[in-house]
Amino acid sequence: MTNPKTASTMSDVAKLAGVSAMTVSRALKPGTYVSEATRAQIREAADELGYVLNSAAAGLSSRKTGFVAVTIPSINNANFADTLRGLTERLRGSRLQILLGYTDYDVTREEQIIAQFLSRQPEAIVVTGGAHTDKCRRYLERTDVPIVEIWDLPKSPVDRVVGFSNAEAAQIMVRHLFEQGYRKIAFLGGDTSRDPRGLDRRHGFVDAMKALGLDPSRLVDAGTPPVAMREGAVAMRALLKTWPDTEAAMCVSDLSAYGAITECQRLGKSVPGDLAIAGFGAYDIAEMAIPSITTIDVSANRIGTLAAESILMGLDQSDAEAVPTAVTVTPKLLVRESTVKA
Amino acid sequence: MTNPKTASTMSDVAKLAGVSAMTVSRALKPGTYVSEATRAQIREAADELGYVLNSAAAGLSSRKTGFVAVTIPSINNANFADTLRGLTERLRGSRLQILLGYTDYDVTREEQIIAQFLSRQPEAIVVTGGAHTDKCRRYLERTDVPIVEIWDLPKSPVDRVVGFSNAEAAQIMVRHLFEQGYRKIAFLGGDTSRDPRGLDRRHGFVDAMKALGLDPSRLVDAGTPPVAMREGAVAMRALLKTWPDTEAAMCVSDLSAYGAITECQRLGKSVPGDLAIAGFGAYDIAEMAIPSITTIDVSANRIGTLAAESILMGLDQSDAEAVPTAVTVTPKLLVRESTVKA
DNA sequence: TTGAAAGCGTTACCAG
DNA sequence: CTGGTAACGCTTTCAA
Repeated sequence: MTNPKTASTMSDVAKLAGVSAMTVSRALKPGTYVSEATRAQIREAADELGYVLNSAAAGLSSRKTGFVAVTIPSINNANFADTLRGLTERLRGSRLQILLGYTDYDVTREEQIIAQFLSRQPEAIVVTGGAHTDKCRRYLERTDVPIVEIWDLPKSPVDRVVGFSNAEAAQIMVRHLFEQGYRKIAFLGGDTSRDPRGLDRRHGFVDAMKALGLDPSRLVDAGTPPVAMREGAVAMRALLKTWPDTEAAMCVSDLSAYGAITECQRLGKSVPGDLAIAGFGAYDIAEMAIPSITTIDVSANRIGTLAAESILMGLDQSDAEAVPTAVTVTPKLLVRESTVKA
Repeated sequence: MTNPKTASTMSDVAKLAGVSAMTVSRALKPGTYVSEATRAQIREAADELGYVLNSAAAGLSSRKTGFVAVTIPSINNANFADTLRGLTERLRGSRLQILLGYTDYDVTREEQIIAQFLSRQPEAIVVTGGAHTDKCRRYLERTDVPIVEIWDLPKSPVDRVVGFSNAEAAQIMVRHLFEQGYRKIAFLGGDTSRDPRGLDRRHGFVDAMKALGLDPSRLVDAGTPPVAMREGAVAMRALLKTWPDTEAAMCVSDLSAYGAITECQRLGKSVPGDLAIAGFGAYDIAEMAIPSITTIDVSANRIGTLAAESILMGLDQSDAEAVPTAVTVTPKLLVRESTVKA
C-alpha cells in the first residue's frame, strides 16, 4: 500500500497521469473543459495516490474559502438546531460549508468567535441576534462579506436580517390568554440581556398587558440562560409565593413552561384548572406533555432556509444589490390544553 | 474610515509600521522575540488597517490548520451536545478550533462529510461511533492525523477510542429491573443499524435477559433515528397491544421513555404502578418528569473532555506514541421513581 | 531582535 | 482542450 510520508499534491497526480497540474485542477472540478479520456486517467491517478484537494491552498488562490460562518447561542436547543438544519440543507449541493460556533449566550464569547471566524475568510456570516459588543460590531461592519442577523429584528442591523419580532410574538400570546378569560397574567423569564430575544418577549408582554389595561408587574426572573426545565420550576415556585392568585403564566420557552407545569403538579395545582401555562418555541415537549402546552411556533427551520437563500443569492454573481435587506417570518400561535379550560 | 477594496495583508501592516512582513508575523504571535517597542508599533498599524490574519495562508505555510474535525449524529441531542461542550471547553485556549459536521445517523452522509473535512486538512478527527462505510474507513485509515472514535468501543478501531460499552450499560439496567422484581421486561427501540449504539443497547438487553433466564423476545421497533418522544409513545402503544402483561419497559433513550410514559398516562396506566419504564442518557426530562425517570448517565461531557485531551496530548510533540489507544468511561445507573414501586 | 528568500498547494490568466 | 507562469498571504529557514 502506498503510504508516503507526505500527502500527495496535484503535481504528484499530474506526474502520474502524464499531464500538467493545471489539467488536474480542471479535471477535478465539475463543469470544466477536459476531455473525458484524460479526466478518467487523472481520476485513476488521484485514486491511486489517495489524493485529497487542499482547500486552504485552493481558497488562497481563488479567494473563495467555501465557508459560511454561523453563530448560535447554544447547541442542544431544538429551535436553533432547526435553524441550523434549514441552513445546512439549503446550502447542501452548493460549494458552501458551515463553520459553526456557539456563544453560550455571551456577547464576549461571540466577539472571540467572530474574530476567529474572520481569519478563516468566510464568504458570509450568520449571527443569531442583533446584540453585539462594540468591537464585534466593528468587526462585522468592516468585513465586506454579507452578514445576516437572524432570530430578531435589530433596530439598526449590520447588514441583512432574517427574523421576527419576539415582542409581537409575545403579544399574540397575551391576547390569546386574554381571550380565554385570564386577567392576572404573569411572565416567567426573559430577565437578562444575555438573552435579548427573551427580553424582547418580556417587553412585548408588558406592552400588551398595558394595552389591555391589565397589570404587567407579575414578572418573575428565571436567571442566566439557557433557561431550561429546572429554571421554569423554580420560577413557578417563586411566582406562586409572591402572587398566589395568578391565573395564567407565560414562560419564555416551552422548556421552562414544562418545568413550571411539573412544579404545579408537585404542589397539587391543576393546569389549566388552577393556573394556565403557556410556552414558546414549539418544542417537542409542548406537544407530548400532559397537558399539552400552548405555544408559539416561530418557524425556526425556515429562518435557516431563508438565511441560506439570502447568502446564495448573488454570491458568485454581482446581483448582491438585489438581495432583500430584511426578511420576516410569521410566528404562529398553537393553542393546546394548557391554556384552555375544559 | 479606511475601506480598501481588498483586505489588508501583512505586508501592508509591515509597510505602515516600517518593518518587514516577517517581523509582523512574529509580533502577532505570542511568545516570540520582538522588542516591545516594535510590537506596539505593529499592533497599532494592524489596528488602523483592521488587519486580520489569513489562517488559510498561515496554515498552508506552516502545515498547521488549527482544525479539529468532529462528526456527531445529530445536533439538538443533549448527549452529543454535552460531548461537544466537553471537547470545546477542553480545546479552548489551545490553537485548535472545531469543524463540526452532523451525519443525521447516516453513514453515507458521514462519508461525504469526512471527505469534505479531509480537504480542510484537520489536525485530528473525532467521529461518533465505529461504524463507517468502507470508503469512509479507508479515508480515515489513510490520513496520518489522529482519529478518535467516541461513544462506542468498536471491535476494530481505526485508531484511538474514547467510549463505553452500550451493551454493558443496558445490562446494568436489566439487572436493576430484575432486582426490583420485574421479570416480563421489554425493550423499545434500537432496531436499526443507523443507530449502532441503540442497537448495542438492544443486544445488551437480550444478552442480559438470557443470562437471567428471562424471555428476551419483547422487542419493539421504534423506527428511524432520531428516536424522540413521539416514537416512544408509538412504540409503547405497540408494546401494550402485543404484550399487555409486560411489567417493565426499557427505552433506548430518555426521550422515548418520556413519550412512552405519557402514552401510558393517556391510556390510564400508572407508571410504575402498572408498568415500570426506564430510559437512557440522563437527559433533563428524566429528572423533571413526573414520575422521574430511572436512567443511565454515560458521562457524555467527559467523553468530550477525554477526546480533547487525547488530541492535545502529543500534538505538537512527538510523544504521540505515548497516547493511550482506548479510554473508557463508566456508565452510571440513576435510580428514580419510574422503576421503583412505592 | 530583525530581514530576505524560498516555498506551501492551488487557481487565474494568458498562450497555444 | 491543455500547459506555463505568476500570484494568493503566510511561515520556515537561514543570515545578519
